[in-house]
Amino acid sequence: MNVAVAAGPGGGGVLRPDGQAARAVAELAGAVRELEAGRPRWVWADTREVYPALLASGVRLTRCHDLTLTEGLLLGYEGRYGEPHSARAAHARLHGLPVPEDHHGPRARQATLFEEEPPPPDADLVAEVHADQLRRIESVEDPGRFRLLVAAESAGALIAAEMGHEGMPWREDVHDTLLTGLLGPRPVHGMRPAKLQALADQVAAAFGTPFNPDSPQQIVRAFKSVGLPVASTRAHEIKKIDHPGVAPLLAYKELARIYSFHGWVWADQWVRDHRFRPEYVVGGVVSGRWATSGGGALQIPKVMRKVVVADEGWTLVVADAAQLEPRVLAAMAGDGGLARAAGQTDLYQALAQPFGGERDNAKLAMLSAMYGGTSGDAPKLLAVMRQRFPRAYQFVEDAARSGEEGRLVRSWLGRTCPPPSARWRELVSGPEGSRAARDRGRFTRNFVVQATAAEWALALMAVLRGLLPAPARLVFFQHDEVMVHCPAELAEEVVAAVDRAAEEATGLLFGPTPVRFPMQALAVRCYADAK
DNA sequence: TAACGGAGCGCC
DNA sequence: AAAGGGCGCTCCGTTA
Repeated sequence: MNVAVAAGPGGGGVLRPDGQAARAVAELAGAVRELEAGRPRWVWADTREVYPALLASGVRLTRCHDLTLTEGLLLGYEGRYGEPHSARAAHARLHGLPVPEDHHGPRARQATLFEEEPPPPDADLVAEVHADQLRRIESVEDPGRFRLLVAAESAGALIAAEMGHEGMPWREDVHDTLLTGLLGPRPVHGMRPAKLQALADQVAAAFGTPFNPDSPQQIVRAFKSVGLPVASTRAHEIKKIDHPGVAPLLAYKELARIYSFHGWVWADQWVRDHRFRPEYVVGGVVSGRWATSGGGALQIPKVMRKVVVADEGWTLVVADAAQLEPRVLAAMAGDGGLARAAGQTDLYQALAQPFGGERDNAKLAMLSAMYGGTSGDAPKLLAVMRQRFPRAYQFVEDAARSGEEGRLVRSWLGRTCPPPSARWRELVSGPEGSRAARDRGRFTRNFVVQATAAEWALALMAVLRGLLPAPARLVFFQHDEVMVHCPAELAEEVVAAVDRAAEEATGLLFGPTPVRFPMQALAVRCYADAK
């Protein structure tokens, strides 16, 4: 059973169950809660516009179909990546009407200040676009997989909203102590923290002239002035230079990053009531990985993990998928030898034997195959891979070839990479053409693996969400890692749920396969204790 | 003054 | 000879 939903102003809305007329309700949350008992699939234009208000009213839903995300997936599949994919845009295309631009991004947001907001989609529009999407899904090469993709992406939208609602535990006091220890007390506006200033002074003294260590250009000039020209100011380059200014400069760069990225100002904006609430963007990365549009949740430095502490009497279950991408490749390529190795807990160790018994060599070979790496020993190791694991090798080679030739590649479930730009087509027939072709080949080579890994992770989360015992909550997700916040006495049950979810996700995507996808799940009081 | 690209580096 | 994929975020310094 599907129920089309449109949220109206003032907490009201319109509901349209399959085969029935739309009906307006004064209090949407209450009406939705009632219907949820029948476990319908909620169909709406955009989860971000409807679900947060429902969550705020205490309503949680099992499943949905997000028209905007689905439209993006379908357009991508149809080779029309990047066209407007809101429900309104989809509706307009259906009727040959002018297609409204998606409004996101700072420029578009500003424009809407002066233009009239488009009216919210109505339930009839929602139902019509949904029907059209279901038709289009039936015409892709493997509708069953694509349906799974749409379900997983939509579940991701629910989860992202729920995680935003719940927030990740974040101890402001521990954060402040950490910052003060590293940087000195919080400075008054416009000043550098004491320890940062002291390092800047040491750098100036070492070079004999003050300069702004935040400026790469000025760093280059400073090294030049002491007779030590540098090609770049990257840490690993600077590290090699023998000069008294190097140590304080590197220390400055490290601390300055913490100060500006995850310092007090950041906390003022993103942390409230002991919770860090970032804004996740489902499918924000072309490969289907999530992105964030604020808070930088996916780039929290490891030193900050000690700030993430479970509430009193609660625990954090932190689980990450081990060696996810090579396992995904093994499952997709149907490479018997690689799949057998991927049946082991340590895939790289299981692979070591053909690579001279060196686990590191096996790892480098796999990474080079998936990333298109060619430096150092990679060519030699790739030759071994080609011989011993021909199907896996051929799988990524085919993806690379498709990219080089300007064709599209797809993930296991059907997420499609963007087509090459007009600029690329120009470049590729010019003098620098081989370089452009190789770059795109590396992109598509990686896409098929990374995008399928993202699908596995999404499926894992969707299954896990359904298995979690109340009041356990997913509170963080980062590519191949999930975090659950739960009462301490539920920890064991949650760890078991993670294992089961990994198994079910594997079955959903790949069916029977010898490849295992082990999750390392640990119950900890503090995130920093998980690694 | 705002916008933008580049540099650099955090995460996977 | 060397050649790694994907992001977000902040700073700088230039340009519009």
